[in-house]
Amino acid sequence: MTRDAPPEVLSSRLGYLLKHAYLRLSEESARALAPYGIDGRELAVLAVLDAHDELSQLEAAGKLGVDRTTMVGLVDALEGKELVERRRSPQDRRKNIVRLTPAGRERLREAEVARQEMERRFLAPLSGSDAALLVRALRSVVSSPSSAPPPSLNPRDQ
Amino acid sequence: MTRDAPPEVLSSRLGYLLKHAYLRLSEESARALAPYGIDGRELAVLAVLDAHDELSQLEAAGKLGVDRTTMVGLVDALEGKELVERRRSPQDRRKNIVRLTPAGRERLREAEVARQEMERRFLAPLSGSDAALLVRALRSVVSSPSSAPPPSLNPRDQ
DNA sequence: GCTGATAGTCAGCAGTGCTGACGATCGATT
DNA sequence: AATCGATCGTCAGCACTGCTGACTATCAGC
Repeated sequence: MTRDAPPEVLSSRLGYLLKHAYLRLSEESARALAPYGIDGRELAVLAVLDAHDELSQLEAAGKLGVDRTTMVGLVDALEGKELVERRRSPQDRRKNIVRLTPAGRERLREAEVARQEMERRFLAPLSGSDAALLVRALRSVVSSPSSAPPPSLNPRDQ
Repeated sequence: MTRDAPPEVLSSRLGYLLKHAYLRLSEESARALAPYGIDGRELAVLAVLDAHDELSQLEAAGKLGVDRTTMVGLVDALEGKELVERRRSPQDRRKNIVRLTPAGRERLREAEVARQEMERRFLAPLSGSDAALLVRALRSVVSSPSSAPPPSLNPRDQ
């Protein structure tokens, strides 16, 4: 793609900036993680599984913000690489508990180092305090309530 | 989708934050622009065409950061809505000059107001100075040179 | 008049994310 | 215990994007 510098009309539009920042980061991420045989989404799955014990597929999907049908493929791929394993929950046999294998834990550890290094490079054009503020600002807009589906005032919906 | 609050392990990962910030903004954008019959990408096309005279499809695609094959469909859609028109360049008959129609200019004006209002709401959780810094920080990482394709030092490649 | 490069178009493919359906299982009710 | 509605995982199929590769028309240089 012929990638011009962002023209003035677009460089202050949030849509353009967020999209292209995300695309840029995705490329860097793919490059940084390639040696470990996983991509950024898979690494996030490993991280979530490592941080919580006994997560079912659906619970993990909820934390990751992906659809449960998407989670199937994600776990399939990681299981194929023997980084996680499925195990039916004895308490509720509808659930697949997904656990890191020892290899998965090790891979997570290595890849996390690479990811942090990649993010450091990505944020290099910013001062340390600006970088920290960027992260805080993003966290803030991401977790603030959406104006989206006309909010129901019916308490039963919560 | 069951959208949990971002779990701690993910809320400091740039990939997660940029992706979800972008998704959130996309939803808001679609909602805000729906009354005008266009989406965010189409609005960006109109804005770029308005800011530069006599752009060919390829030139506009370059400014937008989209592929030329994608640009075909984008212009098709806008032409179908009679917001832009194609016209062969007399100077170079390979080129399609894309111009705003008067209706396109008017639609752009209206939709821009809606977009700005939407962005204002989106950034509401941030203070004014934090919002401005977020935009500047994003612009900075987006336009900083990528580590990507092993940079050729051969001047002929430029 | 050739030749190589460029602009627009189209068909086809890959990645992603969704919907809708299904079987298995659960919890509650009767 | 038989039944009913809901939940979890799975899969097929669709839509949307964005790309590659091929093709035509056109250009610029020789």
